[in-house]
Amino acid sequence: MTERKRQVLASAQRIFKKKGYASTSVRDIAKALSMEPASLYSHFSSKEDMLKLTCFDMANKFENAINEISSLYFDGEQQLRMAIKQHVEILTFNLDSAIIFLKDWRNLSGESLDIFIQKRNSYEQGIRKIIQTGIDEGRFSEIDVKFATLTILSSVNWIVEWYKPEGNLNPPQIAQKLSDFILSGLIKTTYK
Amino acid sequence: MTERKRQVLASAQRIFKKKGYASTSVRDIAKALSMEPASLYSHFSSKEDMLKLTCFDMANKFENAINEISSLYFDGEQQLRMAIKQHVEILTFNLDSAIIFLKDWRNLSGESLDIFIQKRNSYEQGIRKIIQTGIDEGRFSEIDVKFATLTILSSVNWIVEWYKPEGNLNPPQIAQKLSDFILSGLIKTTYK
DNA sequence: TTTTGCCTAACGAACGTTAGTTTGTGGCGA
DNA sequence: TCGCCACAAACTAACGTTCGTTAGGCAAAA
Repeated sequence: MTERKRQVLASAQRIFKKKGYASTSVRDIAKALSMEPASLYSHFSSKEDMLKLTCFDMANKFENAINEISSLYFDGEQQLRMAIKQHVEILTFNLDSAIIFLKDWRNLSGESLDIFIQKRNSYEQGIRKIIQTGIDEGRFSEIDVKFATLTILSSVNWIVEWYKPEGNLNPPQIAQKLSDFILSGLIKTTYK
Repeated sequence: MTERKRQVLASAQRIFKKKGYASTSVRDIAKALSMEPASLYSHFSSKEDMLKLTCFDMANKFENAINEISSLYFDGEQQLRMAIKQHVEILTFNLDSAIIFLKDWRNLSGESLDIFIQKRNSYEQGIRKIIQTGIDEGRFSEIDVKFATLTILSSVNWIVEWYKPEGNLNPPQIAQKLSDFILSGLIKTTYK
């Protein structure tokens, strides 16, 4: 990917983020770059190509993160804390892409859509496994693993709706707060 | 609103839910009803009119719910449990509309968009007030109220992504689980 | 007879995309 | 150093399609 292509893609992503993929026209994208619509096709084969690159780039980042965590840590609680930390970092460091990844993936078509869903499921499976580890270790209470996974992912993913880089919480702080909040709902206390 | 209009709207909502508002054409909607596209305009003044009705109908449901809760209960914990319960119920009983309400409101334009955002903020403010009540009563720990509100709303709203009416959790059970999960992160235990 | 609900036909605008061409730039042999 | 080429990146022009919407009419119900 050439530097220019990266620039163009970044500009497109900024607009997708603001208006949504489906409501963004190639003319919108071109205008923001002071280009002609046709010129975009020197870099991309289609509008969907931009979406595809964005979604799969993000999916790969998440995939790598969870694979690394499973291989580096063994303790369920530590794994979950790290997973949340990484997840928050990926979202906040790639905010435009993250929003597209979370909201516009439905606009993928055909095979791309299938593969994407598969990757998403596989990541979810990774989180589930971590929680199961915590339960097996006797650290987490015996909750519904699927339910917990979805609740956790939801609270984490939602940060893209309100996170502002110039805000008063930086990504590690967000990860810390979220981890504390989530883990207090999972950890078995001997007092209960 | 006539019965027929309600039918047509429900059909439109089912398609908006599946493909997203922006990616749905009036021809898609008409086809699902075995009508001609133009016939839709006997009931609605525009495509956006359907979106507007959907979003504001949901917004009003939430508004009514939170107003009722604030007037009926005084205890913060009870208020929060009721708010979550009502919220889950509104989402699950109006699943098509709920998804549109949560994901497609950006496609509103002009004044409608402004009013909608205002209503959303007002609801969020209501939840914040409940949490503040819990803190003032000494029941909730002294967390970041704004942060907690967003985290709570996110976990609750995300259920539209996975809830299936035929699934093995019914809405009250979901509300119960979510409340337990969330409150365990909020409640001050004397043991901590 | 008025109203409701749908129809046919068509409008102009916006859509994603293609074909073919021009422009600028960096490398390389003469 | 000059002239030539290769290439990337942009252009102009336009294609066919789909979009939301309107005008006007027709049939059945009230």
